[in-house]
Amino acid sequence: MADLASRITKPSDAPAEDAVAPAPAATEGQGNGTEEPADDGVNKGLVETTYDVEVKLSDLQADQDSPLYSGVSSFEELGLPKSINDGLLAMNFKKPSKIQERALPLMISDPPTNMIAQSQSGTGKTAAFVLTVLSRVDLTKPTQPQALLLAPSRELARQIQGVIQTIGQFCDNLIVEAAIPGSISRETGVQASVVAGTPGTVMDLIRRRQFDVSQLKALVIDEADNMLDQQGMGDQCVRVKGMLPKTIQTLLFSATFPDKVMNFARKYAPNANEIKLRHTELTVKGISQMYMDCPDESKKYDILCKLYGLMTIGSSVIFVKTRDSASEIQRRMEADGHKVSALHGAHEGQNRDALLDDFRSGRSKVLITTNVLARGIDVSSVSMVINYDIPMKGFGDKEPDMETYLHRIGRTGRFGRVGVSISFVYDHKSYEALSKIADHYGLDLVQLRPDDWDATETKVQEVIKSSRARPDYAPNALDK
DNA sequence: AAAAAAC
Repeated sequence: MADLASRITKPSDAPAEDAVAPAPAATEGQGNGTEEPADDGVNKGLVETTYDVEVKLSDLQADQDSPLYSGVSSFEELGLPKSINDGLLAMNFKKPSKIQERALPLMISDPPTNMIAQSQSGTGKTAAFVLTVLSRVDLTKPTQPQALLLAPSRELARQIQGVIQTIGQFCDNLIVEAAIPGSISRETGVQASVVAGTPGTVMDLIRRRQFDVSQLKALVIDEADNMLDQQGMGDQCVRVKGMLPKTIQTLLFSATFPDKVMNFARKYAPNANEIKLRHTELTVKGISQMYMDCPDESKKYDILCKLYGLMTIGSSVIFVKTRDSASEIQRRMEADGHKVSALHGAHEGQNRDALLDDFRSGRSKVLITTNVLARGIDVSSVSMVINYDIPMKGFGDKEPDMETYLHRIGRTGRFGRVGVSISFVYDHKSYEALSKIADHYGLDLVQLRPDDWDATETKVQEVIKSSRARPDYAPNALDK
């Protein structure tokens, strides 16, 4: 077994309590019950992250003396309509997150300016673009489409639709529709001012003239690096944009923007303001990242079952490579007496909706899935993410998929909560892939050993049992 | 050799 990269800590190199993630930075002194994070390398309670924000202004808004540049410290300063502020209060959003402080003034100001924004998972990107969209909509034309939001999966499009409806719940006559397969009436077409959808369906609706795009003022691409990069969807996003008004305000959001995609993003959203975080700040500090050293592939399943008790303390997402293995693991686990569900693209849309709704509400607590849920899905109760298969990119499984790793583990640790990720490694290839990921992000991963179950339980429980929401950010209003 | 996304 060759070069296990130095970033992965071997038991001989370090004590069992080795660092999980960089020690969290000091809090801003809210004094409202926020626990001081423990200093033993394991995240407990809440984690306050210090952000290193880089802002590059568009030529159109290049006045650095402008208050737009320095950001706001409260939602009130944005001067949004009362109905929107009431929606924020109802969601328990009391104070803007970092990305919201800096991006919102730039996005809602006139003339509308494009934006490319990169911010960690669970830091409030969705609310940032939702507020912008709501600020642009003329509610006196409730069925005239004015804003379009695109996402890479059915689930994410529905989730965004839900957030818009929740924040906009006091906006009279606000109609939001999801443009996903089966959701728009063939008779009437789109009858909403705000549309959240997936690229294929949106394009289809426009071609059938069931979606009047002539009055669209804002286009949001969520998970933009994924949307613009991939052959299929990148193509579709370009074609959709080609059918929209030329002056549309384009907002691109993601937790990751690899360089080559960033170059394309700048063409897609020209003259954009750019906000991004430094490379080393990319991983979410509240997530204790671990790896399970499995003796061989066949043992992975048994180890997974052993983890079931820990998985159900909160909620857990298990990521596997293929639809078939997701279903197969579900079948076996159920036969072994565990309650789990499996969600992937082979299932009917309605079935997928029901499965995710059950998971959100806590009716189901363990969800086995593919990369379909790697990005964007926000379920606040998720305290554990398992990479049953390490994410790889390309056909030959040659390279680890850095971005997907980050997005997957970002399903936990949302809004300042803590969470655990456990990546399964079992052979040279999987070791090496995870090592590269650890190197790339500068991670210190904690090793878990199947033959020392007590230590595993202790390490995982310590984190999960202390997970709870920050008081000043929104707990997810979509979760029941 | 995969996932996703349209009819």
